[in-house]
Amino acid sequence: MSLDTRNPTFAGEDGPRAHPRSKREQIVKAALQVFLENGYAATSMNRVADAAGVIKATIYSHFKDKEQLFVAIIEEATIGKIAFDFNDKERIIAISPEEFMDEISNKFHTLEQDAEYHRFLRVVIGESERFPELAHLYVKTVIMRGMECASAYFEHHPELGLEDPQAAAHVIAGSFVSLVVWQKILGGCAIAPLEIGRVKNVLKTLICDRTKLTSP
Amino acid sequence: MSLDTRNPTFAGEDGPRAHPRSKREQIVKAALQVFLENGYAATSMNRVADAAGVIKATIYSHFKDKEQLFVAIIEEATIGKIAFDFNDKERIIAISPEEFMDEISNKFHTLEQDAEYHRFLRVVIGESERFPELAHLYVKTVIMRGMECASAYFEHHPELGLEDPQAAAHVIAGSFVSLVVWQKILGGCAIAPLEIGRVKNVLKTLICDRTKLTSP
DNA sequence: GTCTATAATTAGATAGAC
DNA sequence: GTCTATCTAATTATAGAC
Repeated sequence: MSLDTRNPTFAGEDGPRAHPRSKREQIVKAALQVFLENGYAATSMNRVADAAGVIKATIYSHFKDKEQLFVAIIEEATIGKIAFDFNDKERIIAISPEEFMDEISNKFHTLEQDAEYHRFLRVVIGESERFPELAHLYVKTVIMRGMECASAYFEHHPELGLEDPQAAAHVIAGSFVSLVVWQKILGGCAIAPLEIGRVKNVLKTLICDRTKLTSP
Repeated sequence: MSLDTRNPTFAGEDGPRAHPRSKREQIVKAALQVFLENGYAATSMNRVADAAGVIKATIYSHFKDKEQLFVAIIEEATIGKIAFDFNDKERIIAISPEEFMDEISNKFHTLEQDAEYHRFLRVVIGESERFPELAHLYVKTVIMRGMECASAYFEHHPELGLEDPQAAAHVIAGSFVSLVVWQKILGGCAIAPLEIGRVKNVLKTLICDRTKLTSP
C-alpha cells in the first residue's frame, strides 16, 4: 500500500550546477548533527565526512569551505524552525487570555523536550560572535515571529491594560525561553528543577487577574 | 659567579620586560580575554601565549593542559561574578515592590552594558556541552543567588498573592536575562531595539497592580 | 561527481639548556 | 620557572585518476 514515490538517487536541481541530491542530503544531515554537537571550531571536516559516509573531497565539491558549509547548514536549520508556527494571528487574537497562555506554554513545552533545539540554540548563541549574521537570521525568522504574534494579542486586548504590547510580549516569551536555556542548556534541571507549568501559572495569574482590576 | 637577576621577590620594581610579579597572573588575565573572545576550541595556546607575552612552555609549567587552563580561567571568572551581589536579603525584603523592581532593573542595566559579561555568558552557554561542570558552577553561584533573593521577596510579600515565589522569581529574572541575551548577544538591538526600562515598566505594572486587587 | 593520496599549515604538548 | 627548539598528530584544502 505504501508506495515510496521518493527518488533516493536523483531528484530536482538546486541550480545550474546539479548534484545528486542524496549525497548532498547526506552531508547536510550529518553535518548538522556534528556541528550542533561540537560547535564550529571543534568540528573537523573529517568527522563530518565520516558521519555523512562520504569522503572529504566530496564535501568540497558541494561547499566552498568549512565556513560556507556551516553557514548553509545553520541557515537551513533556522528556516526549518519557523515550522514552529505562530502564523495564525487571527485565531490567536480571538482566544481568551487563559487559552492564550496555555497555547504558548504548550509551544515551549515541546521546545523544552526537543534536544536538537537545545543544541541548535547553544550553537547559535555560542557562535554568535564569529557568525553574527546567523544570530540575526535567527532573531528575524524565529524570535520576531513569535514576538509579533504575542504583541498583536496584547494590542487587541486593551482590557488587560498593558500599554506596551511589545515589552509585554517579551516578558512572556523571555520567561519561557530563559527557562529552557537555564534548565536544559545550562543543566539547571539537575540542580533546581522548575517545571514549565509553574511558570505558566505565574504568568496566568499575573496576566489574567488583570481583568479583575477596577478600571482606571 | 652567577648573579640571579631573575628573582623579583622584593617589592616595588615591576618592569614591563623585567620580572613581573607573577607570570601566572599575566597568563590568567590574557587567557580569559582570548577564551571569552574565541571560545574554547578556536583558541590556540599560541594565541594565549602571545597575548600574555610569554612563551607557550611557560603556560604548560603552570597548567597541565589547555582544558585545565580553560576550566581554571572560567571558574575564576565565575566566582568573580558573584560580586554582582544580591546578598543583602534583609534590606531587599523590606522595600516596596516598586523599589524592588527598580533595584533589579538597575542590576541588569549594568549587566546589559558589560561587554565582558556578554562574552562570558556566550562562552558558558556555548561550551556547556563540553564543560557542563562550568555551566553548573554558573547556575549555582550566580543564577541561584539572584533567584533565591527574588524568591525570598515574594515569600515575604503575601499581599502580592503570588503562590509560587520561585516561579515568580524566575519570571522576573528570566525576562531580564533573556533580554540581555536577545539584545546584546544575538544582536537584537540592531534589529528590534527593546530598552530594559520598558520591560521593567511592564513587570512593575504586572506585579504592583496586584496590591489593588480585591482580596480573595 | 567521487575517490585516493597528499600538500601545507597549525594544533597541543614536551625535552633539555640555563 | 622560563626559554629555544622540536615532535607528533590533526587540521583545512587540493590535485589528479576515473
